[in-house]
Amino acid sequence: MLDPRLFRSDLEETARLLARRGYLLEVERLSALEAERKSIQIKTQELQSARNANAKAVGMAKKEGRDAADLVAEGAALAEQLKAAEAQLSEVQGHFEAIALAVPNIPHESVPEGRSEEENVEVRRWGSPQAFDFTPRDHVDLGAALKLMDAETAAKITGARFTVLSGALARLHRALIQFMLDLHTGEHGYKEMYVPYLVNADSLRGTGQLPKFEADLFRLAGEQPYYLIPTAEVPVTNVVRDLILEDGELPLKMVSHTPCFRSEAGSYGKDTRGMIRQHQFEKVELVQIVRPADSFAALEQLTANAETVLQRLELPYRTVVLCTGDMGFSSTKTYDIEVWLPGQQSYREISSCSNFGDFQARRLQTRWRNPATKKPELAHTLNGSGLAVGRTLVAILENYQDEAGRIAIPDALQPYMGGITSLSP
RNA sequence: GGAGAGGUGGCUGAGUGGUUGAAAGCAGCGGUCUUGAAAACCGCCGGGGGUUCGCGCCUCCCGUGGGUUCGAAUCCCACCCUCUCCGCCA
Repeated sequence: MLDPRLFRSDLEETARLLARRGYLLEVERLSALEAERKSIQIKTQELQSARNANAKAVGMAKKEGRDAADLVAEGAALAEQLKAAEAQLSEVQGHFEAIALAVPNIPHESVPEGRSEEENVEVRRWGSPQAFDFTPRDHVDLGAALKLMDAETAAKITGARFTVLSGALARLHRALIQFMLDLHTGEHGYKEMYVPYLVNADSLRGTGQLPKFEADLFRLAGEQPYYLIPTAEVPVTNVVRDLILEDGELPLKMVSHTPCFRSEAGSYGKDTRGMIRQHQFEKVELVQIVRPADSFAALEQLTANAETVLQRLELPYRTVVLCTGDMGFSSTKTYDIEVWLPGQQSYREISSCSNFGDFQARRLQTRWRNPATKKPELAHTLNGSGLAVGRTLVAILENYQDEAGRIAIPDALQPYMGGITSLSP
């Protein structure tokens, strides 16, 4: 959520900044609501003040044994007016809030303007796609040849967009998780977190998935209105909801491995083949809570932390900065890391690293005590995948294949593979 | 699932209808004293919102949401959470 003050004192400028990302702010509606809000709020507070004074007067009169009937009658009249004013106020505030909650974050000035994915800007490239002297196969063919990846069985057990992995491939998948966690905790200074995979609506509202993106989530049908997490961002970032952190606690860097569940509504026909887009996948997530002045430097660091995973695995990738039109709802700036997939002859997203500024923190009420002012101020939050495990597995299969369909195990993963150095059909 | 207890400021903990946003203690901050420190003493010390150039003034917040009342931390209802005991269980 943006600072509501922006809608009051800086409405035109805010609308202009949001227009960069193609969002049309309801300027007239907001300024009309604001005018209404102001007069109703002042009136309401005056009535509250009168009520309080009257109640005190009644109390004193009774204590002194005087007749308070007139005062009580006056109070009753005030109470009636107040009730009406409060109802009006909460209606206006409700409208205001409903609009405010649906407004996306303002892109940072360094974000290139653009309408779609095509206008994202590549900022760097690491490694170079290997030249195969045969036609490289995609992970579906490779997995099937190995007999270690099975979508049909998953479809029988559950339905479309699930996978069963078995044997050494399942182990490789687990090895990736261990490797990533060890790297981020051991070398990058993140604290490992184990968190709930079911969350309440407040948490989803805090990180911005609700109210706007309910359709992307799986909701439990039981008594408790719980949701399956779409990313560890939700539980991990909500660790600091409603907290005022001391300066010394920042930056707070957390890493967590969780499964992620996404309904993928609206993606029909997209990536239906293979493990690229599933309803359930594993992810290692990096989250940082930082001082406001540090957040853009932290974004560079966090992105580099995610890239290190690919470098250690020796997987070629490129990093792009998302243009204003392709950024997520809550983000001020996002880097996507895209890994090379020989089977598709293209770079595919494997991590998305974002700085949310104070946008999530405002919803979460996550603050830090600024030592300079001694006052609580909103912290800044960031997160990024480090990395999406399923897609990393796909990248290894496709990049480490040979003509016989054998998959070499990257050196960095061998300590986790119990002596297995390759997977063979 | 059954039975009970409880949710008050950073923490401990008073407060059961009336000038209570809330005693007291601890912690924290500033000061006096001291060569320095400790102790002692004095003062300050929650958060959100509105308004104002600012000092300030007003308002809301005692788990959450409703209700009763001139007036609610205090009474009533619903919900949430925590703890204890029993049962079941990875």
